Amino acid sequence: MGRPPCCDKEGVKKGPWTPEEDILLVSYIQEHGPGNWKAIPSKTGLLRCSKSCRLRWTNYLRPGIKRGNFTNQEENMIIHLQALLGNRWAAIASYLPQRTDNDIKNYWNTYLKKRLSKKLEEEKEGFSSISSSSSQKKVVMPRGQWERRLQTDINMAKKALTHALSPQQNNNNNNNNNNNNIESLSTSSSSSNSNSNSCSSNNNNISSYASNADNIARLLKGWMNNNNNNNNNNNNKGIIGIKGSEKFDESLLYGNDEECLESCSNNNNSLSSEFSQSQEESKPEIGEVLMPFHLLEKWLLDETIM
DNA sequence: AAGTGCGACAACCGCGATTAC
DNA sequence: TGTAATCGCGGTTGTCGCACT
Repeated sequence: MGRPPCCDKEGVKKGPWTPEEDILLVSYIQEHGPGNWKAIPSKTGLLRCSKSCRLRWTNYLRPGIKRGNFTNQEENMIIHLQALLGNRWAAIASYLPQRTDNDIKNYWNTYLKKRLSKKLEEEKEGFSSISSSSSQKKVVMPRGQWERRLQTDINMAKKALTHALSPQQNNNNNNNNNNNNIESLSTSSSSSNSNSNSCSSNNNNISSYASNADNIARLLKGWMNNNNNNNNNNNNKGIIGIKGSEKFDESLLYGNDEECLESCSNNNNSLSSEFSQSQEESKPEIGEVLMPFHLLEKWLLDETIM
């Protein structure tokens, strides 16, 4: 028995969304909140399938999305996380709450991946030229060894973070952080918790909102303010634009080691769960020497990209 | 000015996971 | 408990705009 299509092929509009369609969708979500996507086409009169509506909302219309150029910091985070998590864009996006998984995926596929490949090529060329010249100071490994080291280092990175985020290091702050999650990530809140502080710098960049989403954002502005008061009751539904229950804390990646570990242990287990899956592939062994996070960061940044 | 190539990004498709009944 | 409906994710495609020839 084949899987039925998510929507009728006939009578369903495809292609770019018009501003009118956007307004219809946003108006409905303003009133009813996101969710129940199946009902949206019939309720709104949109000739779109439910999937298309959901995608349009999550990738483009929902408030809190930052558009435009990626900052160096964001870029580095993506590189870090991609190295550690692979192409799990939704998981990566959960640590860049103003970016959508689609956005990150596109950026990776169209820019970062090529840049990394180029860098790799340069390193290989550098090796071949350097190896022919004994006067160079830099010690370069043979090709196979370099690749093996790369794989080893990635595994070490996984293990180090798995260790850092292991359940025994978690304390009882999870609930508090969960409650603060949505608030700290909202565009207008001025919460005093550490998570909101870590996000505040990003919030300054929301002005880069682009194109007709500006208009939609204005429509939503008042609604957002109303909803901010209700967020605690909405748990993790992501109404103001943070999907799922996953959490963001830049100190995970940019703080010093102690801050990082502290932060990791205070977080909910979103990252832990990510790495627990990786852990299955390469479980750390007892007594193994673990690499400090700043060394991983240095390696990833110094030797992969720049 | 027209044609071509390429980058950026919105949107679609198919599959697996989850939820509802 | 089984099945269908729905949702979410990742890979891929299509389209647009810009730069270059």
